[in-house]
Amino acid sequence: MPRATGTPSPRTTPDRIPLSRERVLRTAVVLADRAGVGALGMRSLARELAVDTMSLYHHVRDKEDLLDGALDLVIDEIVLVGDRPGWRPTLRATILEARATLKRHPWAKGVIVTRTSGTPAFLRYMDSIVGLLRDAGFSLDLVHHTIHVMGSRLLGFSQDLFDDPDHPPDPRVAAIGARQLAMTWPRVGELAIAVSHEGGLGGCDVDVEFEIALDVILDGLERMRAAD
Amino acid sequence: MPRATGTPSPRTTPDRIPLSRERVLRTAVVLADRAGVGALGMRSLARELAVDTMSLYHHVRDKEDLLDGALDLVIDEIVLVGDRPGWRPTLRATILEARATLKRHPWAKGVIVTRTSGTPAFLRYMDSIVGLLRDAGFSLDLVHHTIHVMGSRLLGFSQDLFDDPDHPPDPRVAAIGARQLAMTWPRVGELAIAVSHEGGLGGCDVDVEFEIALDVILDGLERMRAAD
DNA sequence: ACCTGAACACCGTTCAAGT
DNA sequence: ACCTGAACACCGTTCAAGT
Repeated sequence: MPRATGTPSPRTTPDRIPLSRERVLRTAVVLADRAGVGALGMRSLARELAVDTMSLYHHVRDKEDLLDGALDLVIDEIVLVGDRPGWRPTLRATILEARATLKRHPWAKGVIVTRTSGTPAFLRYMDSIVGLLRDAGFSLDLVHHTIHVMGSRLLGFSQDLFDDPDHPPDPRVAAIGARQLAMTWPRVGELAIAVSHEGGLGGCDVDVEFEIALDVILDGLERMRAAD
Repeated sequence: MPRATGTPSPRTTPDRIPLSRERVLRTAVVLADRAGVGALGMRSLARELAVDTMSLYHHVRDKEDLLDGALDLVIDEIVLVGDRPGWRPTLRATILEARATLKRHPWAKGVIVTRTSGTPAFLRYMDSIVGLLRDAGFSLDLVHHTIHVMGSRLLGFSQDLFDDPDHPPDPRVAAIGARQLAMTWPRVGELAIAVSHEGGLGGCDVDVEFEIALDVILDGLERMRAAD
């Protein structure tokens, strides 16, 4: 016995929030946050929402659209800073804001690198950055170079080679691995031993390294701007 | 009627090269080069080799091992340059060598960003780079920073945001898209129009941009070295 | 002892039968 | 007209039956 819309059934069934694209995407983010992007399947997402798998396709074109939409929600979380004096502190703070946001959603980096076109929130983000630089006197040409020099660092992450950002290795296994490495590859091994805390470098703090690299690049931008 | 090993059948069946890990991995590279990493499945690879799917598991632990091995062959193709005067020209030429190699195997970038541990050829490559910098007087600390500043650029590619490196867009559609973009996002749109050739910037040559960014970063390294 | 085909447990998505 | 369950066409991999 179906009822008119807007009149929820008073029976034992709990009030069902109607499915919507917004609810589908928000739940996708929550699911990926909790269990990783590998757990974000159409079937598992539907189970999470307690709906039929096929009902999802009413709000989402396909899996790609689902990932685009979930990622867009994450990028939309980045709060734009606007109260800093000068382009350099503003850009630096914005990028660290983006980094903090992506840290809350560790799966997002991996999704970003598979996307081929910008989502609305990403375009909004880029528009504010381009505007910031243009207002500071950067030429179009220089803004273009800036985007290529920065690359993924604009969104707060660097594409490091062969590391698992979600699961930092146990320092003790890292130290053992570094010593084994040194047997075959003495020079990279020496470095690994140093970085794994035994050599006095005090381990590798990726956040510190990110900021160091960011400042090196910001230095470069300032010089490019002066020479432009 | 099986024959002794080494005595190929003289019948209609063509001489079968016996399956080996090497042959499996080399064929995987060829298949991915031709049809993309999406076409590199256990079943399709077996078909390419004209063997049973399950026979592959005799030479490869699983799919991850297959990807690791195929990628290792690619990285092993990078020829190390050793005849340049000074660390900066040597590093620059090595990185551009790596870029040329990855360009011959467009799928490799996408595989690299999913790997979590270094393959043998990658360690050999890194060992030569660490050695180059150490021999030039870089401290361990500075080499460590260098690796983080460089990131994926060490292997000749930058992680740009939202672009499809394999399929550069048609300039004409790009120009139309840029103009549509400018309606909603004026500042990023202005840049897109300029980059899509209409504004006089002459399009976007990713190879040129890569070298510009590389030189900016190499400048930064030289300054870090001077200050160290 | 070794190889291999069928089968398992998943995917994303189509499609037509059902209400 | 709308929803949805079964089914399709794929995966990577296990496992036991076969030679």
